[in-house]
Amino acid sequence: MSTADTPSASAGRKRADVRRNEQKLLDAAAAVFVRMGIDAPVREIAAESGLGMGTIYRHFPTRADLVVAVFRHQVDALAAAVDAAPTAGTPYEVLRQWVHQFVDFLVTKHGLAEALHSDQAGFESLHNEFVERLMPVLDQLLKASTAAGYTRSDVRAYDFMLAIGNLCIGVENFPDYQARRMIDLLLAGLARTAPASTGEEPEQP
Amino acid sequence: MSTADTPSASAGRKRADVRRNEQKLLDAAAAVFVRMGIDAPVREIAAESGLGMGTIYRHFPTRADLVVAVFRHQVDALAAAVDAAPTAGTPYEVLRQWVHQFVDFLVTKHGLAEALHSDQAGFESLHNEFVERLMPVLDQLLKASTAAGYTRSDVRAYDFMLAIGNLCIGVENFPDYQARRMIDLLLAGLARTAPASTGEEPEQP
Amino acid sequence: MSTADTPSASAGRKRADVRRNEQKLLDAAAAVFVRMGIDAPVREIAAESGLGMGTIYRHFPTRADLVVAVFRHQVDALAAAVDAAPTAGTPYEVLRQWVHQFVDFLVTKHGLAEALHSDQAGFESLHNEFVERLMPVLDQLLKASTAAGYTRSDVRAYDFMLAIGNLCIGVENFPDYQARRMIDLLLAGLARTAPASTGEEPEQP
Amino acid sequence: MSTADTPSASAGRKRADVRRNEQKLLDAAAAVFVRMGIDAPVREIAAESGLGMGTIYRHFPTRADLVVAVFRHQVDALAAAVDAAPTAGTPYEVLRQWVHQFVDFLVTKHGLAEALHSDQAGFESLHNEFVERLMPVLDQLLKASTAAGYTRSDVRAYDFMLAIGNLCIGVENFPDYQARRMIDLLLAGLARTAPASTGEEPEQP
DNA sequence: CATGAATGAGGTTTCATTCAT
DNA sequence: CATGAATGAAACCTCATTCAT
Repeated sequence: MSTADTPSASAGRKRADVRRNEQKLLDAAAAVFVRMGIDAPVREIAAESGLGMGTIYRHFPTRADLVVAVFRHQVDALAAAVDAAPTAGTPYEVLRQWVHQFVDFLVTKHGLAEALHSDQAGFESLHNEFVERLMPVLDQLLKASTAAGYTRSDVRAYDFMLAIGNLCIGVENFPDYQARRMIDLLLAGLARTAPASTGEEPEQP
Repeated sequence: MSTADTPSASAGRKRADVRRNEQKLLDAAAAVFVRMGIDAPVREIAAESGLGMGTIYRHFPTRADLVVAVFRHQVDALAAAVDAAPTAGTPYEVLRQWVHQFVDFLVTKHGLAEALHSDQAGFESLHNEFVERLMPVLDQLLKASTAAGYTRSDVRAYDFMLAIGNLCIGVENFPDYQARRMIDLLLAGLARTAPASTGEEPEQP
Repeated sequence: MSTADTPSASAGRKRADVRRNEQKLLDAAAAVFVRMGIDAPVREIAAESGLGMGTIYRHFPTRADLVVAVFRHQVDALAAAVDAAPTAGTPYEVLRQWVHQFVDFLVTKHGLAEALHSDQAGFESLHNEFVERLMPVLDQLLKASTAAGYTRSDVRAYDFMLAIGNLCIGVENFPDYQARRMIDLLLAGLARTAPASTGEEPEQP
Repeated sequence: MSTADTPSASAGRKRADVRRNEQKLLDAAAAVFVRMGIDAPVREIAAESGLGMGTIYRHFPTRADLVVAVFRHQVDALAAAVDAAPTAGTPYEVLRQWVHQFVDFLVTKHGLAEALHSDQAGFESLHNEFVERLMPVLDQLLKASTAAGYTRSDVRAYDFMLAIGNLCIGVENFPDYQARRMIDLLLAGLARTAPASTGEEPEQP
């Protein structure tokens, strides 16, 4: 109160505070989304963050803004992961590993997979966010694997990405559902039947 | 259909109305669920059906009751379909066909796939309904195909069924998502890689 | 079904049925009023009586009609009780005894005392019923006791009757409340202090 | 009032509004309870107070909370009244006066006496509130009067308090009912019959 | 800028009452 | 006459959102 009141300093200080608040909000929202789903009461997030509700609305005018922000944060990490990963094994193996990282991510942050498909107004942006950030990564992995003859060439990264996300839905609600196995089934379906010999008869029109 | 309609049931006149109303409700609810999801306001369903709200509560005290009823209706049809189908082709082909019927069903009645995974209180019954009615059918198809050497033996009908349901999620909201292809990918993953030559030891019991 | 169908007999039979139904309704209503108060759902009474709701409305178009009927039944019994009682002891003693019978009645049929004071539309008739039937009885007892010099002359039967009723309220809800003692206190206050000697100046204007 | 209103509490401005609103609510609720009983629609109270329904729920989550609050307010005043009163006359006279104040209170805030006996869930607290605050006061008055030889020793403050409350019921609905006289009758019954001569052994400790 | 009290639309549910059977 | 299914008004309560402090 005594030292920080210089007008010149206050601007700088404020900005730092604002940024810290935004981070608090993101963390809190992530936690609450996990607990209560993306429709959690705003007040809950406010309480979790220790901030006021008005502050949430200042930073994220619509709920979609907040959700997108929460997930962008984590999607960024995932997109970056592909580079950080040691290039271990064949391109197909690299693809497998990334897919499982993706699954880890979806499964850990529970409720996220479901959220990707919400038809609630304004959540296209969430979907878009995901697509824009992760599809290129997945596309590149797919292409590399296909080019090396490991995988079919008729699978679009977009479909594949959504499929992975979808297969993760319900993991918490139905503990007996073993999503990993289905992911592996999908990956198996993706692999070339005979390693670069048969010629890959496309069964699909 | 043939035996139950005997006109002799004169005292059943009222009964007939009641039954018709119940049917109206089921139809209306199905329609509204498609439009607005399973969380649609009860009032909406009342309006759609042309009946009063109280009537809904009389027939289906909880929302889950209504949802289950709506879907049971349709699940029954699907369960029956396996018998009606002409036994065309190999067991694997029969499996494929039934799976695609299942997908037709899920995709047509939109919102249904999502509903299967609702964690809302009381929807376990919906999930159970599905599992109890359809899993046996799918299990039988799977076993037949595996026995004939067409498919892997390490895939549980339960996982497979949920996976199929999951892959159908988002079909309407994201028209560019081609669920069918992913279903086919899953089916491809299910098929034995080399027709009874490579061995492909099932690594899971 | 076979014998009773003669048209001549049906009219006579009906009337008997109607009367029996009315009695069923009164009994059922009394029971339900005890259980759930006079605001109990109509359906509850229908269920208790084994009759349909429509039948209730036919016999007692408004709720007040039913309530009045239920209590008239029991009030009649109480009014008659004064004659049936053996004239034991002094007029004051007779008065005491009748008051305690009244209390028995109110306390037994629980909810009744409260009902007497309901301001719900149409319940004046209930109150009136009570006043018209019982006040004359009480008045007569009071006058007899006063004439014999046992009790004060400045107490109106109307007030006294309502007071007794009031003192019985809450007996079930608050089991520690000993209504009888307060009734006795009231009766003590009613008695002439010194047996026809002191004069007991009335403090009231 | 003198110390808490210091203008220095600039941050407390909001606090003042909140407190004022709470007061508005209490006043409005008191008024509505009088008009429509303690089961009055929440919306009615909201309208009366000029505030929103949500505000009521914020301040008083359950209906019982509101009712208790409304009456606590007034009970406090009554409990305090015993000290404020000039010690006029004999202990019995003081008792009489307080009882009549109590009656004034009950009669004025109409509906209150009835409310004390509601068996609705959660209204024990209302009853308790009354008992805890007022019974000690009444007990002290009774004991003083008894010690001075004016009144019987076998009357429990609890019963007496409920009796007074009960006798006030119906004052508005039945304007011909003169509760005051019955209160006086009860007080007369409480007084020792002959001033310390007859003996009248107290049969209860 | 941050706060959180206030708002009130909108969902759910209950029941008195009507009326077709 | 009896029945009880249908109706829908009315009450409850919960949040998303605004805005005075």
